[in-house]
Amino acid sequence: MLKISKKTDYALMALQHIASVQFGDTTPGRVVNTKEIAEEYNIPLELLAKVLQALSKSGMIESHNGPKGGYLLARSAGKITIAQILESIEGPLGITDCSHEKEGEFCMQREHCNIRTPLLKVQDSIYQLLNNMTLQDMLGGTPLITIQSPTAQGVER
Amino acid sequence: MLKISKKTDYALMALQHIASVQFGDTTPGRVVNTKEIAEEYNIPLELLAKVLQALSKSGMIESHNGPKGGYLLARSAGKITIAQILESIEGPLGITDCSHEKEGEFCMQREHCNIRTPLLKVQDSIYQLLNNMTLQDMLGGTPLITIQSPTAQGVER
DNA sequence: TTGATCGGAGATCATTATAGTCTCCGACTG
DNA sequence: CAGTCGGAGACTATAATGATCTCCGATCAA
Repeated sequence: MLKISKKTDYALMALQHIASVQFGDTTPGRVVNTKEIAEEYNIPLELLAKVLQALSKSGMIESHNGPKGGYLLARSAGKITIAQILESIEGPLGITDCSHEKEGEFCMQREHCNIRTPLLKVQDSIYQLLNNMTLQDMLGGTPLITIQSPTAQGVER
Repeated sequence: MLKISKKTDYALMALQHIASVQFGDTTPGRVVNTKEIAEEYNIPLELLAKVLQALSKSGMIESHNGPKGGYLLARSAGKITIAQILESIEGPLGITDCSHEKEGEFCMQREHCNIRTPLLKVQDSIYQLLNNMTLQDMLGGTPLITIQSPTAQGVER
């Protein structure tokens, strides 16, 4: 069902938190440590630690060791896209197994596969979608959204 | 990494096959049985059987029992969207756990969750993407996909 | 300089989702 | 009425995920 992992959820929450602290009015520029985020959002501390380490490795946030250490955004929230966050945690986006097939790898269906090309197009569209939305877009409070129920929506167009 | 399941892959291949047989030039209107598809695309027979049964249950294809039995599209390929196929196999589309939360279910982060609304927005965009592409689009060659960015376009329409 | 506080990293375990298999049933056609 | 088809359930194996534990090195401040 195209679900993103809990780890990615945590990454998004953490980054949102870090960004709002960093650019907020109260304590701008403050570093945020793992424990603070874990407690605020009820995230298992050590799991969140791994997530933040991954984000740090991918250059999205900067880490500072020692007492009073923690994390800072490495670049502005507007330059961190959802796609980048997702890929930092889960690896390259691919809706199908053959999306990133290396030479020598073949799926059993490849020979007569009739859906590869259209699926890659779908994937590309999803990627563009995620790459056009940034962390900045997630900051601005509560956007009013009408949630569309997939089942409630008809077929006719 | 937002991957769709093998079963969904199989569903797409099977439907594509059924559709092209049904609307093809050689034997239009012919029913297609499970074995034929399984052999053509190297899909485990019994797994494919389950997939086709699911598609049948959801009213996407019609089944015909007995010798010379098999499957037929229940409606035109243009009225079968990728989203519908996906949901027939994997259940309601939801990129996050809380997408279809029932009363009484709560995630540990819900209380202070800061990403729920934007994520639902992303989900809605992906849904629209998948619901705007039909089986028909997968038949010809190059499907026309309208890319909708959540930030650029928003949900309100 | 030393101890408490922080992140970095690896191994490990439990749980769940997925992929695939096996068996039996009932419907239909010729 | 026999062989061919789909329908349905239980079942197993494997992989992905979520979570935990342990130890390490860096840093800062008393």
